[in-house]
Amino acid sequence: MPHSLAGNSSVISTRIKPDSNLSPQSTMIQVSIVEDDTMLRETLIRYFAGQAGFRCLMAYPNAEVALDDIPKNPPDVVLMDINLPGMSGIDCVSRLHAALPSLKIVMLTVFEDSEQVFKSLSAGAFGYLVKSNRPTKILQAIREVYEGGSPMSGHIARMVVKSFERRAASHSETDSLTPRELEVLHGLSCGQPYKQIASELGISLSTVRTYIQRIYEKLHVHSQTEAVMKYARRIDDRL
Amino acid sequence: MPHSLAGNSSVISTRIKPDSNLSPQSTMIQVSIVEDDTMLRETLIRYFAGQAGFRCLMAYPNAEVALDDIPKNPPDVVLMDINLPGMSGIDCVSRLHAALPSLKIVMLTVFEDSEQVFKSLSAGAFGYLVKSNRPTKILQAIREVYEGGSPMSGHIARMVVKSFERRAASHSETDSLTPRELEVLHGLSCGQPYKQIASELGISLSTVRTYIQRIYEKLHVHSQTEAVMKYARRIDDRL
DNA sequence: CGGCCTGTCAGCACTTTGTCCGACTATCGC
DNA sequence: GCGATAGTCGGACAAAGTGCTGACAGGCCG
Repeated sequence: MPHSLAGNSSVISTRIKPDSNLSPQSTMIQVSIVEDDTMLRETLIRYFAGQAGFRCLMAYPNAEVALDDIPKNPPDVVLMDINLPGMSGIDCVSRLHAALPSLKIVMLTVFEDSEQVFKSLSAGAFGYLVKSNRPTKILQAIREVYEGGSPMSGHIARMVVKSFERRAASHSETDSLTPRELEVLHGLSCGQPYKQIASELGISLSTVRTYIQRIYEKLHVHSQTEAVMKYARRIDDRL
Repeated sequence: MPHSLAGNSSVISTRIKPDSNLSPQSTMIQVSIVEDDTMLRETLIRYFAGQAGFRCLMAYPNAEVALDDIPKNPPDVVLMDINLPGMSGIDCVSRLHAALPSLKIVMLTVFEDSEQVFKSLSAGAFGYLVKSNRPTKILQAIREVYEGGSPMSGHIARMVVKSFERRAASHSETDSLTPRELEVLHGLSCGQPYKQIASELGISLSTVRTYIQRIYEKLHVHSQTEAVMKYARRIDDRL
């Protein structure tokens, strides 16, 4: 057996190989697991033990201990379950990401629910796998995220890509604006008052007002907020 | 040689195998290529010819002919170059997607420029590969998009995922708002004036103003537009 | 050449917002 | 019960934005 339970009372995480010194690990990808299902957790641990190039650093049964210990023992990649007792995997990602922004976290879950997917990615996860993926897929995904990619299961990637699509819709309206009008609208979207927009564009307040009036006509709106909301859908593109 | 140039004067596209009847193609993935580099185009055609399970349906040297012919001969998957003479690959995707929303288009380009990536996905592309990928990767990607996925080269996927991250930032601010304040903010984001929000929530104008004042404090902003822009980042999450 | 579009500017009347006061009620936790 | 928080309301004044109308120069196109 390649692992043993640590007798530590506060951290009830599994310590795999009692920290053999950092000799041949530079070439290995260190992986930590956060998974409440003991069965699956043990299976993963065993699985990694048999894989060259990978090393299972730690395995945690819940978000709380992971949150406490991962900053002390940062792995290269974290495999994170979403449905955990107590704090959810998503909140855990959120906090881990705040503490270690470059930590590569891959979600590993049974659900393909879009809500979860987007929340996970927003929280700072770099990848998202469904558990139905074959073990070899998981290894491949870990290598991929380690090398700067973002592994996602097929449908997940499609959902993510689809979420970009909608923004094309408001094209028809905003692209009838002239460059100058767009500049003004951009200023508005940054919360700048007319005066500031005028000075930044080197034109008079009156001119700004004229543009805004025309923008409202073209966009069929009657207030800054409405115009800016339409515009917001477009500017997201490059963020 | 598995292909021959069609002598057609208007459509200068390459027709591969003069339309042998649709006998064994149900199991095959039909691929069309839009690529101006003759060398690469021919290489791809030859490559597909040698692959079981794939069939190169058509190959077009520019966006215009592709736009004209693809609706008549829709393949399962389109491989689209971005840098084309005349109309760009992105515009081509945009129009193709409008005409055939379910058409699976994969961008194939040398650039990893984020602008291009997001524009492509917004236009309706389902995948995005860089040309440095090995040919076998391309085949795999075609199969992936055909099966409902969204193949992306490593760094591309990471960029896409990263684009979701920012939204986490405004969380901390908007979630300090009370339910009632959120309702008011939502009204604002729809472009409703104070008066209307008041009547819809069944409260007085004064109350609406009080809420808005508090919202501004909590969000550290000083105008509707700024508040609504912060809010916009949040509501996007679930779209 | 004569429109049409874009970019520029201005004034007036009116509405909407933003900011600063203060106040009352209800609920919840210590 | 006291303090904090959320929800409710009102007044007053200043600042900003909106609607409407008119004007002029330059460029592009039929």
